[in-house]
Amino acid sequence: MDPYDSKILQLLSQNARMKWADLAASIGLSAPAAAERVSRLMDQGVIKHFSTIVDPESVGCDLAAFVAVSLERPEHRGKFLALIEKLAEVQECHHIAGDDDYLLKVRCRNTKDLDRVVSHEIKSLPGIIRTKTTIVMDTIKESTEVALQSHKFSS
Amino acid sequence: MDPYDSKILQLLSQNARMKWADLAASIGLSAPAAAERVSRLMDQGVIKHFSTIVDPESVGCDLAAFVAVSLERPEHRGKFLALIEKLAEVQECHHIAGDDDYLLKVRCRNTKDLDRVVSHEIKSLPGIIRTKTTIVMDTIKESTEVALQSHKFSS
DNA sequence: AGTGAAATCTGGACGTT
DNA sequence: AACGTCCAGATTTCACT
Repeated sequence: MDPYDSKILQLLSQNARMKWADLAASIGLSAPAAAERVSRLMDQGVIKHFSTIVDPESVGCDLAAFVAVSLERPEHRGKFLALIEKLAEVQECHHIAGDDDYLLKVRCRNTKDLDRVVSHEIKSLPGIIRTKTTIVMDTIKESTEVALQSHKFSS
Repeated sequence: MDPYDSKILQLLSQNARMKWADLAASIGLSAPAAAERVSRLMDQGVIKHFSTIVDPESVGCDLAAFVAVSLERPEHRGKFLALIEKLAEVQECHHIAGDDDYLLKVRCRNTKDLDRVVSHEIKSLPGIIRTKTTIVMDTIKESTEVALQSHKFSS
């Protein structure tokens, strides 16, 4: 990957509202050149969007949990995925290899709220064989940054 | 929570580079008032930072995995957490309840790269009893947005 | 705490190297 | 492909409500 683009992604990951002039100065380019690279990265889909990272506990989301879900048959997938997409408490959903089918990351107010999401919302669907919930006691690291390699890859 | 702040967090989560004027117009406030609320939310720590969400596959991070880690004794924690903090491939580290101690979310280039991170970097530490790696085959949802409740919470 | 206007600064367009 | 200039528009400050 272009070293300029790599640096741009790194700096913008840390501060998405950085001024083009500051970004440009940090990488040794002029502001228009830096801005053009950013819009190109957006067009290419390398930059998905700019987001604001909110402290969950400051807004009453005190509980995090991982929920492994096993589905009975593929025909139940559609409804399941539609529900997952709808639920704001489900931050992530990954299709995984191994004993279970999906691994969800859930953030909600408290254990009662988690019970509502898991037992009432998710388990109410047909085809859910089982769920295994793992409570997060403390989050030590939570980054949105992607490890950028110095070596080449497809551009 | 203040309904203005709630709306601000929601809108900025979707687009952190939104102009204050546009943000203000969307919530029915003037630009200076909106900007002041944002800086107050930053001072309070409600907004942790503004981040750019990069498509992992576009930058050669094709593999995601969850790694559960069991530590032998508390005295090995310090070195383990220092390593976790250092490794860019480890995006998240949660202290969890249950059979294992920590759950890591890892993003890296390929299975060989995952082997380097898990087998060489992490397992080389003293006190690691075992690791259980779960490969992610597909990521269906991955959001940084926090579910904001309409009801009150501490401010 | 929010508004509106003024001064300042930023960002996108264009022409040049 | 990057730079520098120019102008429209956004941000910030300030006085006022």
